[in-house]
Amino acid sequence: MRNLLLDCLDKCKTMNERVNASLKLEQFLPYRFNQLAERISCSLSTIYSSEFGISISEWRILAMLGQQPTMISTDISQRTKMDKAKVSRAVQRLEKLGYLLREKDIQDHRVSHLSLTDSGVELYNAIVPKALEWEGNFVGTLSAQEYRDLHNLLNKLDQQIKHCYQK
Amino acid sequence: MRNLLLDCLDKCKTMNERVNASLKLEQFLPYRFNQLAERISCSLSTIYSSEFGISISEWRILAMLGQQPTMISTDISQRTKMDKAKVSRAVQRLEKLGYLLREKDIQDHRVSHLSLTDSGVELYNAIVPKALEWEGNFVGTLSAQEYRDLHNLLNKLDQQIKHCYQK
DNA sequence: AGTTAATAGTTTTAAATAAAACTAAACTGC
DNA sequence: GCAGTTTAGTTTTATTTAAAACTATTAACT
Repeated sequence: MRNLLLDCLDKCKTMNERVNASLKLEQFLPYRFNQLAERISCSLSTIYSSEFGISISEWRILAMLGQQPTMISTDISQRTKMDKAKVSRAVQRLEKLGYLLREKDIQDHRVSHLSLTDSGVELYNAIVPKALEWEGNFVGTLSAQEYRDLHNLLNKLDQQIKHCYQK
Repeated sequence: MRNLLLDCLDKCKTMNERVNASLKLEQFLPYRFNQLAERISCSLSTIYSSEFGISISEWRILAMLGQQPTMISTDISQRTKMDKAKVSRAVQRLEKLGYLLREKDIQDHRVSHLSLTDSGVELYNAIVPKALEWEGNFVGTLSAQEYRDLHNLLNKLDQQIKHCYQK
């Protein structure tokens, strides 16, 4: 045990001599955002999946069609930033489960207009309050000011990330 | 065209009658965090991968061993929240690439002590400034106060998510 | 009109991730 | 000291996800 410790301390010494730049992963923003987002997704998705049997992708499409009653796949793909293959599969599943209706456009036979069925709306109405409740609980400890700050910061960072990256 | 529009408006009307709860996906925090984190990861990972040929998992291990010169897989797994299989694979790859050294513990033959090789330290020293530069650019538009607010908010939300979820 | 290019959406293929089973070593408690 | 557990780490299997190829249809150009 003695040897191991000394060995480690020794290594630290030589290490610190060698390392010149320094970065604490736990304070590195990309890491922090990634960790937090992953935990949020994981926590929330248990509601979608275990309680309602749908995935996050499927929920997003549901949420989109809950806001805007008719959309085509391409629009959903752009708005939700999911690639078209993912949207295609999620739409197929929602249709199979009877939550979604697909109607071919009369003029342009490539596109289909998507909308929720009655049972789709029902599902949406069942999930939304749970989702909002989760969110409320999540931000529960923030003051009104902090909550506003948070959204403002996210707006700024969204803006900024666009300069670094577009897809 | 006329028909389609009328049809859509009609659908909206019946829709709004049916939908009672309301949620804007773009303002929903879980969605916002997910989107932002994904874009951050994607933007930054181009540095790791295209410039240095390593993945995000591999970078995390590198970053850990850059801070703390000797660790075992289990500790890395806990600190980075990656599961042990993922750590195992990333460690194997880093070793193969010559960035990492694995030494069996003399007392306990199950564990290996991991550390960076010289070329691992070199790689770390090459990546860190780029990563910090990226982060600096990312938060560039924030004031010092906003930057502090951001970290404080993330601290609070980290705290809060622990109540909703643990893994 | 006819060839080429573009678009919507699906399917196939390949790569990454997560889950579960597994190996080997080390404790635990008679 | 040896059956039963736990722990560290790897490997196998199954699921997801991302990338690329593909089909069908429409638009664009000459």
